[in-house]
Amino acid sequence: MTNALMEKLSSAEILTAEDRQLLEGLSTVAQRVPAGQDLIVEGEKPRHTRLFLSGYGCRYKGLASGERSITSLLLPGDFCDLNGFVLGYMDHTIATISECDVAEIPPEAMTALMADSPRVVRALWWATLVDDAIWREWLLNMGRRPADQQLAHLFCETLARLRASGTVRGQDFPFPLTQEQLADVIGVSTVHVNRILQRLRGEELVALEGRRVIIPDPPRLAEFCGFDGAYLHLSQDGFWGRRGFWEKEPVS
Amino acid sequence: MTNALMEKLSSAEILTAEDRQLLEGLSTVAQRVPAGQDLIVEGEKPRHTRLFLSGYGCRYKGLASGERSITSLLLPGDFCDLNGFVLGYMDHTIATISECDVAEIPPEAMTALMADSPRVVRALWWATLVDDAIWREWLLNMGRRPADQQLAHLFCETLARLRASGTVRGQDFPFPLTQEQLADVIGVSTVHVNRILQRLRGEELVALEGRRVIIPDPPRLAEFCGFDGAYLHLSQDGFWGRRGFWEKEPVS
DNA sequence: CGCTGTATTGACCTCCTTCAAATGCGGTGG
DNA sequence: CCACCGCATTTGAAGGAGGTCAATACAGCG
Repeated sequence: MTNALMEKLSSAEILTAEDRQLLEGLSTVAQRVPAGQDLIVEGEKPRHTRLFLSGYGCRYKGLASGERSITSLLLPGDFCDLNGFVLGYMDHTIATISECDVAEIPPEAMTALMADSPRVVRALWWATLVDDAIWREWLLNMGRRPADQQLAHLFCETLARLRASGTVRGQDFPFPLTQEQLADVIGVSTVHVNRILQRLRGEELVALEGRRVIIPDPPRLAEFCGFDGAYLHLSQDGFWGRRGFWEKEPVS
Repeated sequence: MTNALMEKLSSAEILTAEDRQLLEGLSTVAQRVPAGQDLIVEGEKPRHTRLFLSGYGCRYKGLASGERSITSLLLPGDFCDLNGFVLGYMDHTIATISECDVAEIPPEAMTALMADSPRVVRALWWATLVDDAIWREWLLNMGRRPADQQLAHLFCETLARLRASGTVRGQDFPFPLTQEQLADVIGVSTVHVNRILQRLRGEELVALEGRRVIIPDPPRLAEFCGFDGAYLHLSQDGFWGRRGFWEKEPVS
């Protein structure tokens, strides 16, 4: 059940059988969490590291005015707060969007794991660096792209990530966010998300129906929004995706 | 000359004399870099870790259209890419804004350093987690705050960070960004930055003159933009700044 | 079969952008 | 010390992207 993690990390490092076994151990304490649950909320002290095995989660922060901002999507194979226990308290909330399988890993297990294999350490560092890269890309998105390209970019990125984790193979994938949540991701109003979604569908760039995203022609969508998956660092040389990203099958 | 780093890390961990000495060792290879230089550009392979000792730097990403987005400000005591050498290539550029003193630290030195003291390891993790927290706050900023509050928030944050590193004590501080760069930080047009700056000055909230920011009444500014420094994790309990942030002197 | 949450629509408003020109200012060379 | 240059700041007018409010339609579900 930690397949997603393995797939993802295989972009970073060649892991030995022992490494894989170490990582397998992490998912033993996994539990199923219903949709729409806060896993840990702003202000609490982070206790352990979490690993998403299935489903969609997110990080979010709120404003006094009641407005919210979703700052990450958490997909299968994603850790949250690898070393979060170093901090005294959470500055944001982590929640499930859909039903999820989530493993909770105590700090000791993490340190033990990392003590055992330098390759695993590198792979985990790599994972956090990719998360950082995603944040930077989101910042670029919100700052400098119009809302339609922003949405398109989010869909491209999500597909790329889901593929990298082996969760999805084709050009369409489950996408449980409501339009309101989508609005909280890209920083616009719900109404506007709705209108843009219609336009994107009209132009046959993307369709969001029945909690699924369908991308008829991925290269065209990538072109439309200027998506270049390079920042996801999905292979050792770091340039996979510079060209021909969409042509390739996910790493197997 | 690594004072800023020490100050900053003292929020995270009590460092022994030996720890401090280890960290001191980092700044031996420091060099002075003129303003407006790219230190490492998008696409290159990161070679080493960098530590800013003085001056202002930034990370930025560009769009094909020529638009840019500044995704971080780098201040004295900030590392860039602690473990960046794990990645195959840079997905963004790092540059100086003002003249800077920057230390370049080879990967071996970093690993050696971290092997020598678990407290240093924790402290460095802490620093990267704070950087992440800043990214999240910026995302919230761009997504959900109007441009005037965004600017105000940036000034509050910068003052807080400069204070935490012991670089600044009072309520005004050097701020070498041009209005164009400021626009690239908050994701609006230069013209709009200009008009908002005038308004903020008119209301005596902040003034930006002669490459300095002056905040006549910090609590009022913080109130105006909803700044709560808690996400900067500036003390062990993590709640320093929830109330009375501005009253306290920087940690000494 | 009604309830609740999500999606959709229309009208109006405003924040912010774009373009283009003008002003100011810190150097630098004469 | 002055004239000049390049860069940053400032201003105006007009347009557009996206916001707000409020009503309506729709869908899943007990």
